Amino acid sequence: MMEEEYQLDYFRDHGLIRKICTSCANPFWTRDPGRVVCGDAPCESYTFIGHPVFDPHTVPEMREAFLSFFERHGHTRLERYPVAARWRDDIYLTIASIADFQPFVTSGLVPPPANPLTISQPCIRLNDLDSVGRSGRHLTLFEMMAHHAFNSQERVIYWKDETVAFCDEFLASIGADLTKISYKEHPWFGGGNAGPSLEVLIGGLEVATLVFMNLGREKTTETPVILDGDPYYPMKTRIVDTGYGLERFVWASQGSPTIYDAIFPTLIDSLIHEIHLEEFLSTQEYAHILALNAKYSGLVDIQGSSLLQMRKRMAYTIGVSFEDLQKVIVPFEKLYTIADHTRCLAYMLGDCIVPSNVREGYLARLVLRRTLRTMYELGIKTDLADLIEMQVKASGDQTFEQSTDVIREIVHNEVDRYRQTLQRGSRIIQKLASAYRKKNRSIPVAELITLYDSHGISPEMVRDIATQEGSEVELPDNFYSMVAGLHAQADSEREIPLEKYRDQVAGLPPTKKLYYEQTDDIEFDAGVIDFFDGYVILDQTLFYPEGGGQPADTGLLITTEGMIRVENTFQLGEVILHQTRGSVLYRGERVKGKIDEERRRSLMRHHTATHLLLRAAKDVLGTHIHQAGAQKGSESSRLDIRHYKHITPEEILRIEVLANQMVTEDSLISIKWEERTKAEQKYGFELYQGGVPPGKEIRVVRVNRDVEACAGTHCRSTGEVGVIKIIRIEHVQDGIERIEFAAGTAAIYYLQHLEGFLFEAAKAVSVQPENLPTTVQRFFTEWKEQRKEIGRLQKRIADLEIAHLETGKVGEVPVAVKTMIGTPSELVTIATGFAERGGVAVLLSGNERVHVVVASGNPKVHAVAIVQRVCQVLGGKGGGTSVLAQGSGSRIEFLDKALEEGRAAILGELNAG
RNA sequence: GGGCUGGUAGAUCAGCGGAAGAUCGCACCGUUCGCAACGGUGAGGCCGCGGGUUCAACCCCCGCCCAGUCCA
Repeated sequence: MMEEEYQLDYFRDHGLIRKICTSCANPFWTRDPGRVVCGDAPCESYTFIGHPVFDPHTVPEMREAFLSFFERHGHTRLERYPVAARWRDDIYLTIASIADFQPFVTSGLVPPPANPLTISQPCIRLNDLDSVGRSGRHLTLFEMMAHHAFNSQERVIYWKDETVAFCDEFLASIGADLTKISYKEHPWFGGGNAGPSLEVLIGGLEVATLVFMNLGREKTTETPVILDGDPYYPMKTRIVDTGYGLERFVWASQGSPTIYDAIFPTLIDSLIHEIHLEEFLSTQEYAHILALNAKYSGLVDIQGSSLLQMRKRMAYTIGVSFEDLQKVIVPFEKLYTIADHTRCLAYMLGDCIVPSNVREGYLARLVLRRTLRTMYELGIKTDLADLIEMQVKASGDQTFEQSTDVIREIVHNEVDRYRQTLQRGSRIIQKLASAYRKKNRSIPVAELITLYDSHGISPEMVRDIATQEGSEVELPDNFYSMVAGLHAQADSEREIPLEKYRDQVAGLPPTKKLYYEQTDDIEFDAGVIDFFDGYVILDQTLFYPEGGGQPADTGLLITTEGMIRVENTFQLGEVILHQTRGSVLYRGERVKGKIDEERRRSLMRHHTATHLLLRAAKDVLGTHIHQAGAQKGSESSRLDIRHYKHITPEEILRIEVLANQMVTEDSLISIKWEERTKAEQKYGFELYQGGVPPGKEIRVVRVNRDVEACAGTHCRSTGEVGVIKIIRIEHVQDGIERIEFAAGTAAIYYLQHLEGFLFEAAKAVSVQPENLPTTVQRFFTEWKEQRKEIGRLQKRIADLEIAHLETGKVGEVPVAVKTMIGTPSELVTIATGFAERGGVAVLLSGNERVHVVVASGNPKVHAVAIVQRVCQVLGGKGGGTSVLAQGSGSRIEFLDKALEEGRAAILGELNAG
């Protein structure tokens, strides 16, 4: 980045001078001629601790000070966006204030909601998770106070000088001494954009970053700037992207040891009490350690692996033993972690994220479980839901959509579930440990990987428990990368079948989409624009292409020659392709199109019904209900929703009734194109249920109380949907429930189908359908009882049979070789009973196949040997154990010969020994 | 979205091709003034569901359902 970028008139006019940091060699601007270092970590330690650089502010006071300052200076104040980035499909969580305006506002496609604007945006970043609580400054959730100006070629709002002027003025307004501020030059790039940037430093702390985004990766005719090997081109929109860390401002205004002490005073106080850490605070020695640790913690960058080294260096720096430092610091770090994580969770859950094992839900669960682990380690018994509720209250519950009751329920669910996982885990480990102890081996790494990957048990936990059990564990340093290796298999790239035609259609005029204007029509006239490989492109069409979970229309194209079947319809760019088979069309030819009416009407009913069901589910289950996917069909459709527990049968009934009530209200469905930003401000991000559509304008579909951005075809009024019948609820994956349903005539067909089963089943047991449940119940119970009775009878028959089963004796050994009537299992019972009295039995039975059972009560006689010889005669096979063997053969005509063979075999065995 | 692990008695789990087992819990009997403990006896299983292979499947193969878990 070029040096001239930072040569601002403002700096010159206000007496700021450019210097080079003697520590890191980076350039910075300051009013203080004596300053030699840039003021950033690690060049300078925290000097504001104990010596605040701003007038004292609480979090709400500071936020208000900032927002109202910029409001006074011509900015429009915006409400914060949710921490779940629902308007984007490339990130799960809002990571910066500028993320609110990506990608459409920043690209210049959509005008910003206000210009210039100011906002205080809560952001969640989980990449520094290990540093949270330890560094004294890292947070999982922080509020980025910002003012943004979007400069277009037509309209320039302001640029660098004004931005720096605002910064100075704002800092002065909260009591900063401007001579203590330094502006460090810091070229910025990330997320495909770049530009010059200034870091604002005071008291050794970076409190804000002023980014002047003017470069992008999108290729233009202008000369690119090369950054980190990549070319960046000047952008049409130049954006002032500032970020003032709210929590850091509050911290610097209070000069407390850590950022956590500044922003969570109440929560930390109560936790300190709970685990009796006051003694550390009241002892002068410990208080001293804490203060020094805080001061120097800014200097060190924490990486998980080098933590130990860092801590040793820190102990050396502040002149205490490593052990003493650990003893004091560790509990506080954990405390801070809990304070931070619970606020992060308050925002995640408050903004309707549902914990699960996928997407942002997974991140919520990750943070929640981390919090629980830390609480267990510290011995904190307080209900996590209480802590989170405190954070919700502290942040102001009106900022959250989710009700506190639901948040509490979700947390309790998660706590329960985690406890169960841990219990299950320790049982598995104990079993494993004792198994390996018996083998006198240590638990191999392969087992650890399985435990972690499949059961969520950390290797540390395995080591702890296994050690208690007296077993050894091999735990390699690169354990987690070994696990990662397991998942490293690259997912095969999915081929998009139409991609090869993209260039071919690029030059064609966009197809006019009649299906949006003439929603009720089924016939249209059109001219053929192009034809290739069976794909027809028309100047206009009623055929709806596959999209938004709605399948494509099928139908006919009628020419002067005849009729052509349209089997599928796709959209490629702005052109719609009709897939046909077995005919040829010519450019310029006129055709008449006719879509399959019944199919289309059914799809429309199902699509509108999807919106109604989503609304109904939201009413019944809570505001967090959000569509996770949908597939419409003409016979039945599916709606996947995010929810934190299984939907109960009662809830299903209520949702169904509610949806059908909205049908009977027969309200008109309104569809109109609205400007994206305006629609977002008007309806909120609940608009985006089926993904985020591209473009400046979005198609807003209002069905009863449901408002969504949707590209599908819909009925004219809810009444046209007809009856909505939920067919089943499926649990697709953790946190996602699938509602399968039918609408209109399809629902009637389904009910008739269902009734068919009922009548058939009732007929089979000869009862009225309403008696079916009790009858089936009775039959099942009776069946079980009779099965037991049969067992008892078999045993009695066996006893009777055994009494006169003997067909002879070989020496002292009673022998029974005979045919009898009975199932193989009966034969087994009888033969075994005979063998228990020291005898040897060979029993045969059967009509089409001969079953052979041999039981031996004599150690000389091996049952398998006998059964094999007998079965061979019968043309079959068999096997078993030395005392009981079974087999069969198909050659009934050799029955007598088989009996003969059995006798001979026994004789042979007994005489041999 | 991609993996992995598991589903056997009320609970926790063995078994893993040749008649369904253990421990705890439960019921009853004994011991006891009574309880606990102990001894004895017993009840309790569509071995998740549906196909297939086999003389024979809880066990092997395929599909499905359910639960858990890791990664993106």
